[in-house]
Amino acid sequence: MITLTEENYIKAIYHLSSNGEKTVNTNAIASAMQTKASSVTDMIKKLSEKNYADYKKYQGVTLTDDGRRVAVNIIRKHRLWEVFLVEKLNFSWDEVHEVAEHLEHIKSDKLINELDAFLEFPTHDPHGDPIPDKEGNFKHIEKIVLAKAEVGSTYKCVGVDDTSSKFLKYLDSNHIALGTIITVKHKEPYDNSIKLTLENSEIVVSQSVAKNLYLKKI
Amino acid sequence: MITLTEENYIKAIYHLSSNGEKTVNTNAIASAMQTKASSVTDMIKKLSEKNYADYKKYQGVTLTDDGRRVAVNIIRKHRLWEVFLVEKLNFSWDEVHEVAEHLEHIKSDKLINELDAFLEFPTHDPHGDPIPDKEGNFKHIEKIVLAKAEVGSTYKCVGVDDTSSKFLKYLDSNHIALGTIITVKHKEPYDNSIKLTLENSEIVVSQSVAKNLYLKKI
DNA sequence: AAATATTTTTAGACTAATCTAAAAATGTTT
DNA sequence: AAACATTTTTAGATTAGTCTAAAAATATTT
Ligand SMILES: [Mn+2]
Ligand SMILES: [Mn+2]
Ligand SMILES: [Mn+2]
Ligand SMILES: [Mn+2]
Repeated sequence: MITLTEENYIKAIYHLSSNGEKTVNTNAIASAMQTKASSVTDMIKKLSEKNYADYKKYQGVTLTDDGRRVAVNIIRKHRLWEVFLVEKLNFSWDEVHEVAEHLEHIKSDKLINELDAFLEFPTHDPHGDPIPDKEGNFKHIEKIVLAKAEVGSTYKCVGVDDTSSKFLKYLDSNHIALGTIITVKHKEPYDNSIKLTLENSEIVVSQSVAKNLYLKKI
Repeated sequence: MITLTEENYIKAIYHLSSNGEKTVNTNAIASAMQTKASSVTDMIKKLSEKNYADYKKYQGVTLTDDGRRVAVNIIRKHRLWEVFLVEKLNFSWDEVHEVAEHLEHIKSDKLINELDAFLEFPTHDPHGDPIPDKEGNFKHIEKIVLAKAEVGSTYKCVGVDDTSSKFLKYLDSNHIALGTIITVKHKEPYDNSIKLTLENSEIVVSQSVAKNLYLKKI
């Protein structure tokens, strides 16, 4: 049996390791989980005993195949529920994360596979992130961050890094959504702010915005 | 903050007290919750401290208005999720209970009220039980148990007491569902079994079946 | 290569929920 | 009303997850 807390740690480790590739530090997990390093040490020992993670003292932690499997399944559930909330229950993309954080822990294969079918097998969640299929496969989306986009090129908005309500509402109020076409007009060397044009408007965004918006060249 | 476990105890007490009317014994709760009496004592002390229950040592426990409010809200969520699972995700009525047992604890008013609207404000769950509205109001359904039905009368099946998969599958295999029209033909004094006719068939059901099927005279 | 700083682990304590075993209260028989 | 039976509570442990403070290991400066 895997507990809700274990699932959350595994998911955090997965994300911090760029999909299970790199090793992750205790402090990084602690700050992601909003807990203390000592709690993390205890938990990664437990995950290691249960074979969800490989761990050598002071050397950080990596997920095992089992751990990655668990992580991808939770991410699948999280993102499918997000789609459900937006598509069927009139949630906006800045409201779904918190609720999905809980729904992702409901354990029923039938539930999640029927939900997948009911939603007609969506491939991306409301923030542009790919949804793993039943077998855990998903395509890594091709994208670059706005901060590194070329001046003069035109892009489509395909995702966000920060999924906080604050950031998503900022995008809403500036009429930036998934699918929005963006042309990069100017990059200000002084503060790395970026001037860009949307369908009908021209706006300037700060560096912190530019670091959290993903684009695809078109 | 109310914990998942507290919610489950409150719900159990509510059901055992016939919707919060009667006082409930420690042992009754223990057996309903599949736990030990000593654990129940600890929990009802806590519920009492938190003002969800009134409790005097050795005298059993009753829910406060707050406790009843919590109970009704969880029941509302449980039953709405059951409707969702049956209506939208192809669950059968014997599969929903276990999953709903978990979904009922997800805390989001928007989620449950939007779900209610999405399902078009259902008034009854897949087992015939009434669904409280946003304010916690629901009509107590008029029903009698088959065991006490009159020989010669015709009824409509409106609910079940036992919602176990075993019992519901038994009903399925005998073509008894909510809405099925039933005429009571004979009551056998020897073992209290009952002979009844359905649309196209005549069957005999045992006393334990008859005690778990609710009917409404038509 | 010492000294210093940072990161990580350990030790010990706390809370929620559970258990077993024993004690106390209540209920039922005779 | 005493004896016996049942129910309920208490006392003391256990497990999961967390915390603080101190110790140990590793990393960075000088
Ligand atoms: Mn979560
Ligand atoms: Mn998302
Ligand atoms: Mn429950
Ligand atoms: Mn039900």
